[in-house]
Amino acid sequence: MASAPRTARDFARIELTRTILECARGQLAEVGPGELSLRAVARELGMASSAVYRYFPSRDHLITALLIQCFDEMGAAVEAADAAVPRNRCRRRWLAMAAASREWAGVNFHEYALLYGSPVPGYSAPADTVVPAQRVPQVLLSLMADAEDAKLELGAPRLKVPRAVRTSMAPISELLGGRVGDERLIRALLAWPTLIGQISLELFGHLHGGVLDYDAHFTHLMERVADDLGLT
Amino acid sequence: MASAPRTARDFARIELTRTILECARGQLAEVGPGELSLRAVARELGMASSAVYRYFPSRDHLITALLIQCFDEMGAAVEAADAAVPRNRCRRRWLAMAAASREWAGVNFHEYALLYGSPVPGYSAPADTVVPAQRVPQVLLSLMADAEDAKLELGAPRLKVPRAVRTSMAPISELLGGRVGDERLIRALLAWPTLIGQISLELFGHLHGGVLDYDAHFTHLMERVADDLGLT
DNA sequence: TGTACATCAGTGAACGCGCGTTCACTGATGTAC
DNA sequence: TGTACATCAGTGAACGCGCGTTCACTGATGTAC
Repeated sequence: MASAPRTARDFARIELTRTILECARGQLAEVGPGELSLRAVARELGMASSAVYRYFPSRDHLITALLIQCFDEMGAAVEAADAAVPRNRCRRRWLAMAAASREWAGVNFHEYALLYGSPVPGYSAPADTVVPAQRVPQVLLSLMADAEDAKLELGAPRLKVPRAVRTSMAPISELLGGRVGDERLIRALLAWPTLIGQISLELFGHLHGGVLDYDAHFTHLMERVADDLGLT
Repeated sequence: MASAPRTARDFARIELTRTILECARGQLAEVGPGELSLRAVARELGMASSAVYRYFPSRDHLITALLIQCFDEMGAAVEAADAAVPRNRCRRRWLAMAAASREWAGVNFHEYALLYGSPVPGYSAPADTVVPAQRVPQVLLSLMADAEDAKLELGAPRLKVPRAVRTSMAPISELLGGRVGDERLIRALLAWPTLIGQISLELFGHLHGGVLDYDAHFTHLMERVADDLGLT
């Protein structure tokens, strides 16, 4: 955000920047991230395509803004679902955040593809996207920290976490201030791809013909994961 | 496959069809599936772009052929890894097929994106791709059937598989001739998105900065899944 | 409060590119007598 | 075995489209005196 909008110009600039972003976002309702076009946005807004360059210096900057917005939006949706459940009901919180993730992805198909699908051709995400991207997994991690504090029991593992794996996930462990034990942490890092993988398989058509009732199937899988996470 | 190549023309046609496909496949080494271009293939082969239409009636048909080829190639790689382990060593078979999946995906990035990433814009896969697409998951299912035959113990589940979920996965159950119990089957259907999700998260950059040693992390996660699958 | 100058939003034309697909055509390969 | 005709591979030009980005420009908005 720039400094406070004092003049009408500043105000208009902020407003139009938002409008352009909204319009680009609207295009994602119809077209994948790779097909997103500056000219189409300008066309829909009734302005010259060159005018967009006053607001975004290139298509890549527009995509970056979209990425951030979508990560934030999905993050907010998942955080809200999590927050709607009492803090000590960890199992229900997990089920809620999983369902909210899938829900958001289903409603915002291309946006989900932008976030978790194949990378956009010719585009490489800058560092600005890192923090918003962490919001959804952060919900899971916070939940696991609460489960740790509540001393929820994890099933005794057959395997200990080897040293190499522990040091490998040190950045995440530190993010949590070391409050979550390795055993619980590795379980979270297992649940995360299960959730995203299941959503992707479903949305990208890989369950077609194999699974009939997507809702029931997803819900049950997440219950299983809840068990594996030691959530009660 | 058409009937046996009797004339030189037939022979040349089969040969060139293969060459075009190979060349398109070669493009995937540099460019994502969405950017795949008929003209670029023709250019690289030194022929007029219109000539390609003698072999593939449209770009979509080319993509379909690529999809099938890639599914088959990945399927073959995973089957080979599985077959290289003694049949009764189910745990090692799972670890081998998981590693082979990730290996293939890492070496064939864009191909993996074609198979398991976002759908190609404007393209919708025809029924021909269904059977090749089943090869990889089929390896997992066969392995589970063997585990069932060997009466490998599954940890006692907290939850039974509800009726709705059982009937929902009936097509898969029937595919196995009902040889695999619900409890084991749902575990397989949980392992599958975990595997694909983990590969996607890693390749599409979502573990960046969080996990340091991708190899060690992946291997350990798959060991955990092996435990959950009741494989010893 | 009014004027002179600087800043900036938006225009419209243009550059240079690539794409999928069609079509009339030529020349080589195959087939039937 | 040789000839007449049919089939088909491959060409090159064209159609119609869309894209990202640049640039000289106009006119409106803001600022300093």
